[in-house]
Amino acid sequence: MSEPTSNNAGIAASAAPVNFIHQMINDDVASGKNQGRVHTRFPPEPNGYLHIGHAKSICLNFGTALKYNGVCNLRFDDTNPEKENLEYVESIKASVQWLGFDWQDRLFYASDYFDKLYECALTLINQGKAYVCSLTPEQARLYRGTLTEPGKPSPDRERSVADNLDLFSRMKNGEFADGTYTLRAKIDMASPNINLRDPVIYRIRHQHHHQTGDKWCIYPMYDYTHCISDALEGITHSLCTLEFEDHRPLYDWTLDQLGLPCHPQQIEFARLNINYTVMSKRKLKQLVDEKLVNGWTDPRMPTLEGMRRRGYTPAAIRNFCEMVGVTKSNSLVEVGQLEYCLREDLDATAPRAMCVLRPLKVVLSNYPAEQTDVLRLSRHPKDASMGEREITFTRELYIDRNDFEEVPPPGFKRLTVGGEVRLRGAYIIKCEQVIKDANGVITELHCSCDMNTLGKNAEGRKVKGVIHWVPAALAIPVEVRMYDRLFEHPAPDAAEGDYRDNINKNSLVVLNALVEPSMANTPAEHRCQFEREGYFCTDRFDSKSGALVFNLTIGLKDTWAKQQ
RNA sequence: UGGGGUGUCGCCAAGCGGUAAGGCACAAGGUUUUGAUCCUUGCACACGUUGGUUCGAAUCCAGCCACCCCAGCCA
Repeated sequence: MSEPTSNNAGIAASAAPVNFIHQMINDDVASGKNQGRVHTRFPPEPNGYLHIGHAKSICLNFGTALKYNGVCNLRFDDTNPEKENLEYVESIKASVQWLGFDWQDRLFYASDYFDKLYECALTLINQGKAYVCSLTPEQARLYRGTLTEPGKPSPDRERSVADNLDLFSRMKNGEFADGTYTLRAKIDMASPNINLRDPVIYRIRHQHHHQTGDKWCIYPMYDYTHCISDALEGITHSLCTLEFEDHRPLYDWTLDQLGLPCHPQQIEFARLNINYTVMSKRKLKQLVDEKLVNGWTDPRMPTLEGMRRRGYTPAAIRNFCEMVGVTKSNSLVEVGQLEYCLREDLDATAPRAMCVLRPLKVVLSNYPAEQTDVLRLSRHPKDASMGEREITFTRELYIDRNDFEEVPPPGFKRLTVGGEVRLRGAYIIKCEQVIKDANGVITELHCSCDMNTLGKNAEGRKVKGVIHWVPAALAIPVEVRMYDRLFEHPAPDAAEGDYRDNINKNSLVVLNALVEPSMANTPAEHRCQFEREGYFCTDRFDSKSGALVFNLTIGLKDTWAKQQ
């Protein structure tokens, strides 16, 4: 099921209580600031795939624009060519789109502004607010001071404007090797805020850039670039995460020196953290590089591409982001909340089918071999518009091994020797005989079928258990990939030892299952519920007709398992 | 021992001086041909802590404590 490319307008405006950012924007709109205009941006660096944490930022930025009738840009913060590439650019675009947001014609790159950024640097130099520094990284660190001691001025701090201009242009022209010079903003080496101790704003990097090729060998730094990019795009509210709070004075300083006509307001919010997973790009990349998962799109990854492949819906992710809210307090959200949102959406939208994960043969001794019943079962218990599917009932069937116990635990409602159970949508059967092989392994069950119970409960008799089944000769063999959480520890980052030591060895178990015949032509990326088991999605890349592959998206709530 | 932040139920999170919203989780019932869904009910005399201001404080003030971020030529 490929997602309808819904545009922003298709996403309902938030019903959640206004968060602190929206309160600030409400005030701005009320006071006529920016003429009431609201313009945001989502600014990823293309150095990896987007993850669920980015979804929070995407929903916030695009959602805010939506709420205030404004617009939101997609801008790649591509100032460090060393870590970036086109694969990441493409993946990010696809993920934002998949989530349901539309940047229309507003796709930008910070690298679009390299010329303008260079001019601004010249302006700073001419104002005596920037200088070319020859300190090595090690020396610069020493000169910077510490958290409790002020820094010392670089020997180059008072270099003349003319010399600075000359040196900077030669940096640009490629006369110097990487690391020999930097351009620094001249602010305050004694500032208690270390970001203001003459931060580097340009460095030399003889590096090919995925957008600008080999045009540049000097690249601007984030702090210098971001505020100017925001201003050039007419951004009104620049939303970023908490770790940039200390950078805000630099953001403002830069724009103040330059006197640009637009001065966006930076507002910081807390990152999203979810338990039982890791969220840092460094670690996700490590999982990929060390082949601990099967690439960025592995269904166990918290990347949006991984979640998509797993079967998550964009709506579930959006609802989740709205549900957890936006604040400034660091939090660790339980995965259960994400899973709730997933089930909530899938329960309403996923058509039902039957799939036997661990097949156990059942022969109905009294059901005539030549007889069949063509049954019509609804695709959804509450949504008749989804229609019905056909399934043929036969003498030989398969049920799940977990639905039979020779020695049932108390409260067991499934099939037992001499016990009765309802076959979903069909008859009530009773187990008469258990067949085992030489090793004592159960190979087959012989049951009797109450022929008077199709579609009704005979003589007011009700059986407590209902189990699913597939017809033996007609069922379709499929591969089912059962996924579980990637980490066993609720906080892999905080756990003792390396986070990789907490990887769940059973996070992927492959099963050879049998699905009902109506699923024969299931297309890739189709979501459904296998009744009594969970929600599944045909693998976007590996599922082919004739060789279907289903990924477990999330199991149904299982209160029985919890009781055990 | 510098600077910037944050602390309300197990987890998120409203609250913005007038006497603690909501969701998730959990528990107990009910419905059910999915042990699912759905429905009902319960679940903070208490807001990190200690003082203060006030008729009244989670909300204002002060001190203290805890946790997070910052010393990349990363973002």
